[in-house]
Amino acid sequence: MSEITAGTPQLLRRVNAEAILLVMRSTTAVTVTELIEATGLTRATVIAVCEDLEQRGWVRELPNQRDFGGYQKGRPARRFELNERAGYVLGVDVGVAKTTVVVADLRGTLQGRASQPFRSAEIPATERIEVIDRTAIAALEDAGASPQDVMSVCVGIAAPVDRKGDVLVTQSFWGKFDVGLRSALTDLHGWNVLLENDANLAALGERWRGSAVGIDDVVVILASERFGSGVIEDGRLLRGSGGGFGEMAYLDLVEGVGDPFGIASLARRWAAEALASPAKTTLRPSAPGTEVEAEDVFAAAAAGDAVALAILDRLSDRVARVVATVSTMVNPELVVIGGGVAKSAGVLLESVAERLPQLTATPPRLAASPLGDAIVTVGAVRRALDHVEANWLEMEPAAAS
Amino acid sequence: MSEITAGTPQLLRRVNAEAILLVMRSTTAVTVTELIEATGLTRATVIAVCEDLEQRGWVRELPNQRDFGGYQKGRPARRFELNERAGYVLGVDVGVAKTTVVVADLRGTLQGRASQPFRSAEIPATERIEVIDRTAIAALEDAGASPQDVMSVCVGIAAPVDRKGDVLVTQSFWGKFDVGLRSALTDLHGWNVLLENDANLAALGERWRGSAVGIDDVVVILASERFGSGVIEDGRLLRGSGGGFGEMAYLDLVEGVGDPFGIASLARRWAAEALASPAKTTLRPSAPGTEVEAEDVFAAAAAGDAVALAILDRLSDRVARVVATVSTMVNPELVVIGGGVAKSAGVLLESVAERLPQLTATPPRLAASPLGDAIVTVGAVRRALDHVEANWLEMEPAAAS
DNA sequence: AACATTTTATATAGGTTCTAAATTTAGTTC
DNA sequence: GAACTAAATTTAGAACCTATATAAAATGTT
Repeated sequence: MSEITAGTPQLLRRVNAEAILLVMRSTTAVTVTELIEATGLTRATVIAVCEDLEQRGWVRELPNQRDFGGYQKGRPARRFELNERAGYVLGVDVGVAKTTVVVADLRGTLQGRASQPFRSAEIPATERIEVIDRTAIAALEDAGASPQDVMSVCVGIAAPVDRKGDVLVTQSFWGKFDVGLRSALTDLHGWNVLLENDANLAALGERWRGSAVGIDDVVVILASERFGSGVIEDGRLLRGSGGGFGEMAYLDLVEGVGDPFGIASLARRWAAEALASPAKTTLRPSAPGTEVEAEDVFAAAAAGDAVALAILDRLSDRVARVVATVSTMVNPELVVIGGGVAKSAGVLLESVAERLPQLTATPPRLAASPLGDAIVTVGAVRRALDHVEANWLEMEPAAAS
Repeated sequence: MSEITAGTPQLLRRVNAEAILLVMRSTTAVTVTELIEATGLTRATVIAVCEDLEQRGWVRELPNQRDFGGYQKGRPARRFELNERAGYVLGVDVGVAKTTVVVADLRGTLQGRASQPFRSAEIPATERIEVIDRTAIAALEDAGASPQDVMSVCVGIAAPVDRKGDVLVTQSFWGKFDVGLRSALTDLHGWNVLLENDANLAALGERWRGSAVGIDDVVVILASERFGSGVIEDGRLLRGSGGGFGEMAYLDLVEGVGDPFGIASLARRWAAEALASPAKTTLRPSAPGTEVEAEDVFAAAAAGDAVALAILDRLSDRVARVVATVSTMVNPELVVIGGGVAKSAGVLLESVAERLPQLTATPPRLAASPLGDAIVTVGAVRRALDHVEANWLEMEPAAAS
């Protein structure tokens, strides 16, 4: 059936080392005494583990400085700290038009970033891979890190990805492309590459550094051009058998299967329809020659424009039905709306929240994502860090610079 | 943040004992050599653990019998076996009209059962609890077990239950009743009582002994009088923040919020409507004076009756939309239809399966539950056993009889 | 400057648990 | 009874932990 894990004495050291790394991950310098309190281990054990980890490169000892904030009595404590430069992770966002790569250290602090557009949406896979690779190298240079220092890479794409990292939709162009990307990056640099759905990464990102910190049951909906969601239940990301958990393309509430139908798309379309026939409205594109965007609609609605308010009403209804469907089935504590429109969608969310109690027995709290465009890369970094932290002791830290 | 678990040397023994119990749980008598292969431990260790477990009462050693199937060379092996009578678990199904209690040993083998009707649907909570308690005692007598031998009790009810075992819907009569039941059974017999949603238990049951064995991503829909589902993802039961994961009462596809609307209810209603106006049909109640039931509709449809076929068509459409919605969002490998109608619903399922590809990008396999009315109690037994197995070494085995 | 106080570090002894290798045991086979 | 074989037992050794005693490094006091 499942794996049986038997324990040798070395397992103990492993467990304890991981416990100590876990504490260090979320604090700055800690004294041995603090570690004793946090883990329940003996002083002798803690010191042994710390020195072990120091020798391996994961941890460094600080010189005794007791001159922070008042004096203390007694023998000065030894202080240890996670060596956040023991390795780096890459978070990659592959969009249709461009790709963004960020570099973070083991604390998740951003160390570098780079972004490059694709020449067009239909370039061949090899070129696309090449652009991504160049962007990654540029981001590493920006961070002052070298490719050997990369311990894990997570790539977010707009397609379902199953637990093994394979892409579900084989008929789409993603199928070939992504397998190619994974093996290309592995072959070129020896990197460990994790492929993930973008909405799933958005969920991880929100729970790490967004509006869902500390919340174990949350749904994050990427709502700009199309609706896609990432679901976290009891702190775990859900994927489903083929990576399709949280998809909503075929839901009954959708008109025109497969069409783009997110908030931004709908606002654009409905605004164009409204302006096609003459009407008394202040609604117009923010820049001449462009289309009316969702932000323009929100702004006009806030100013009391009737046409904009009507569009806002339709949007609220649509979004409320999406949120209600997912809330009924998934019963999250919080639903976060993410994607490009999120920053200006405050008015929309209020109106959506009002409608929810009629549409579901379990209305969740609602929030807009504060992460903006970085939502996918932040989640990708978190996912890559998760992988490193799950395999701390199997990995080799980078050579000290 | 989360719990830090540090390891003392005793942890090892614990881990290894659990590994060995896990092997024994799913086999009959095993030799030490087999355990060595299964766990990777040394002979000395395995023997030490087995003797430890034997002394605690979890395991018994068998007399050397090598006369099963041909002879073997060498010194006869010692053989150990899980003591399945080290304790019992209770699986309880509390319905509106009656309650059923089954008793199982630690292997999950049924040892006894009892069922009793409630006097009416609106009896006071205390009477309801009393009936359940009497049924439990009767089931234990049937099994030849005593209340002290019960290691865990799981109770299935038709209401959402959160992870702590609290009931979500406080306004319904369940709220007061269930808290009462838990504490009553604990106070009376010292039992550990786990409350669970019935559809969730159905999911556990199907994955254990139904049509979802070995499948890690499955949705089980209880579909008779109303739709409710239990969702298992990557082998874990999902609950959501308030226990409402898998609810579908408010989904758009429902007419008449809160009304009963499962397959049985709909078939009954639509058949009555069809018979109200004169029509050429063979459809009639199987017993005089009763209503036309879903089984009658299925039977008439199989015989080619046009009215029945029309009802079947409407039912298929309804069920297909329910299955499609859940499949789009949850992407299971398999969807199981359970509840009273399941056994006769073969025709229905075929017709539903045909419609799915148009309604979702990720159509799952479909199956009917083979568990019949036992679906909830089977799941309840599984849930209770899970609890025992998760806490094996903290519990005291029952005194040998 | 000597000494107490406080906190931490180190050393030593003791216990649990595992592995590994040598030895013994309990059967079958001839 | 001797040879054979697979398993059990014994013995030595190692990793890891705890607990306790002792030493060290600072501050403060007399």
